[in-house]
Amino acid sequence: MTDFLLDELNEPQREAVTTTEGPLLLLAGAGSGKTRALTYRIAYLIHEKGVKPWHILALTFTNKAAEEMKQRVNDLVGIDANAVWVSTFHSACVRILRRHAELLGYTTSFSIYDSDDQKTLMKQVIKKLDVDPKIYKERSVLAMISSSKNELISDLEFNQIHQGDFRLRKTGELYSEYQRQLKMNNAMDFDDLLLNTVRLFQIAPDVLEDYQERFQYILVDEYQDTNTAQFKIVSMIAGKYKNLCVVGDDDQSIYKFRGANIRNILDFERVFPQARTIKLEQNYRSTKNILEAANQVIAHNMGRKKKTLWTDNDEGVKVAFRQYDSAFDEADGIIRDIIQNREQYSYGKCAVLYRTNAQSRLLEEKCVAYNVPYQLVGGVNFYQRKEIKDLICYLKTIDNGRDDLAVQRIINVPRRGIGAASISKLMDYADSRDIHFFDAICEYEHISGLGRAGARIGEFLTQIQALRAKAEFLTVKELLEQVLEDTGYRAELESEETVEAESRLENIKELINKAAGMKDEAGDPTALGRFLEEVALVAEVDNMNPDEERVILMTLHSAKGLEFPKVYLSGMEEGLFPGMMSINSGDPEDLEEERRLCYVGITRAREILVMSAARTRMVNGENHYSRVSRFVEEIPAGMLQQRNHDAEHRDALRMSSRGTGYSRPKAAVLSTPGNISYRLGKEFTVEKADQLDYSVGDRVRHVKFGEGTVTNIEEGKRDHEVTVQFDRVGEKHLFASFAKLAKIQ
DNA sequence: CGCGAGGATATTTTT
DNA sequence: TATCCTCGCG
Repeated sequence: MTDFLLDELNEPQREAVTTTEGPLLLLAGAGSGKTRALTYRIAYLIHEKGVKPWHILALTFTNKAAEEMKQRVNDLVGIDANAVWVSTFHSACVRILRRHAELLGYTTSFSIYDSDDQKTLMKQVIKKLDVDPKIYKERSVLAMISSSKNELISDLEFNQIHQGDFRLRKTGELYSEYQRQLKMNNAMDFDDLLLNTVRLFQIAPDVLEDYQERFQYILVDEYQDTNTAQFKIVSMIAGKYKNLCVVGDDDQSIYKFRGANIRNILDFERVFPQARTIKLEQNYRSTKNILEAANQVIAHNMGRKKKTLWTDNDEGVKVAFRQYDSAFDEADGIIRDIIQNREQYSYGKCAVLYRTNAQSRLLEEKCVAYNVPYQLVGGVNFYQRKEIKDLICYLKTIDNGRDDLAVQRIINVPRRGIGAASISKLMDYADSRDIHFFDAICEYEHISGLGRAGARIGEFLTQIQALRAKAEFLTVKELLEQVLEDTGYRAELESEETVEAESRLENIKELINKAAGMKDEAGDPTALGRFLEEVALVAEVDNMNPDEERVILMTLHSAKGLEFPKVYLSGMEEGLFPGMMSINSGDPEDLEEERRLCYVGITRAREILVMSAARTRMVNGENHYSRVSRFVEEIPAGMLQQRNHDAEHRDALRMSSRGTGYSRPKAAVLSTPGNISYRLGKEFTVEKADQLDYSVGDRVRHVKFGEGTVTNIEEGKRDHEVTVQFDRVGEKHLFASFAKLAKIQ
């Protein structure tokens, strides 16, 4: 078994797998098979070294990475693998903290505040301390607190360090008050999870020792993204056995803005003098052309670990660069290019990457216009969506009333006539007595000046109590549905009848599905807590299904760790990428980080890489002219296949936007119903189709609504009216030419 | 209390 | 250009 495993590895990978004892730094370039090395290492530890699975801890950054690793370890090792702790830093910390929360003055059921909660709380703190919100914006104060926590600087230390500076002293006060409030709410923010774990280990050496014994072998993925706190946690646990293997690529460190400390990787050998370093330099992913372009760009950074990526793969085709007149043309060009080449590179093989989320809009519009199935990754987090948070806060409130923010959030959602004035009366009352907001609600009859709202508060209280009673014999899913009914939340959305409300209901359905996935007995008292826990730490639902044939649109940041046969890097413009901020900051490090981001982008591509830029682009409302990104110019011109998309294309577009409409390139005529003729721009004309290529009973797909079954087709004057029962959104009436339904199978 | 008008404000992102 | 937030009015 083991020999068989090792045969699948190249020399340095094998070394990385078999060097099990002592600290090991694995410098793994993009596409060099680092996840493979990590998972094989775990398998090797268990099978060859006889290490018990529960003595192994593997830490990753994202849930997705953790999931993937778990999966791959499972495939490799078998059932034993479940005993291996494979988790994100944050969830590992939660697990540890729950067990020992009392030592830090928290109860075991402490709640976790996400960035929205943090903002809300900070707003309250700023108000309470009566500082000028113009000068102390919650966003920047929180950023400062966060980076302090990441550097393991507590509010006390912060105050000590910044005695001299008035403004920072004030910030320190905000920090302290913020922490006080968190503690009162029995809550930790994301950074606290790390910070408190370190504190726990410091104040309870016996606890630390338990974990040192427990985790004799530690692996850390994406090590270049760890911050100081994370490094501390790892080195504390590894302090005894020192069997610590970290895998990273300094060239792919792109999270400095969020506390990642690149020194963690550059200084690893200093902190662990006995450390061995192994480099994985063979790239299995990209063509020679793509890899060479990446190498050229990243070579412009100073202070890297020496490392040269090479590959045995084919030359491939040259990296393309295209400059368009406007961002509009760029998006159009990219999507049309995808359509034209879809024979060779189907939709699912293409990804369009960009620097800022704002850039996705144009691309999205083009996809819709050309009926190209697409998947937008990122944007607003599922669990950060309003409707989801509302429901979660209901569940939190039902679970226990100890989370003030949660209660405050939902007390007037849906509208119950409890306004800001009443809420702040309740808050004052709670404050003055040092009790929880929810307790204040319970005593609403004793609070003067509530007026009409008093009765409403009473109704709210009754409702929550009724739900609590029901919770005792319901599953989480049933409880959720009960909440939707009893509070009128669903009714309110349904009565809205807007597209937006529609998609909210859809999101809610997804949450219910998630709850249904919990295997809980009706009334299981721990189930609700477990559900909330899961939800607090799981960010994006992993909805990027690689089997589906959709063009992926996402930011460069979220592309890390992924690969695609064909990649478009859009918006290669000075001021956008690299961004204005990094150009003007004066810190050359910032520009280097942007360059690393570019490197990450380039190395996502397996076979085809197309970079593009626009001469003009709308930025913050005004037209902006920009030069081609320096990153493009850092690739020698001879290595690029350049094309200017001015004259010919522009003329073609101009002509087509007059007259009868723009006829799409031949290749772009898809299985769309009818002969749709477009004009560019938002409006387009449609012609009624003679015949539809689907009929009643057929399964069809819609870009926005997903899959469904045709239940009726009616002959209209100008168009066919199609009724479709969609799986996710229910029944819809659509005009055939607009809906652009595609038959499945 | 709710709504609409007008002003300020614009990275990147995970947990 | 959009979106978010605040403020003032009904």
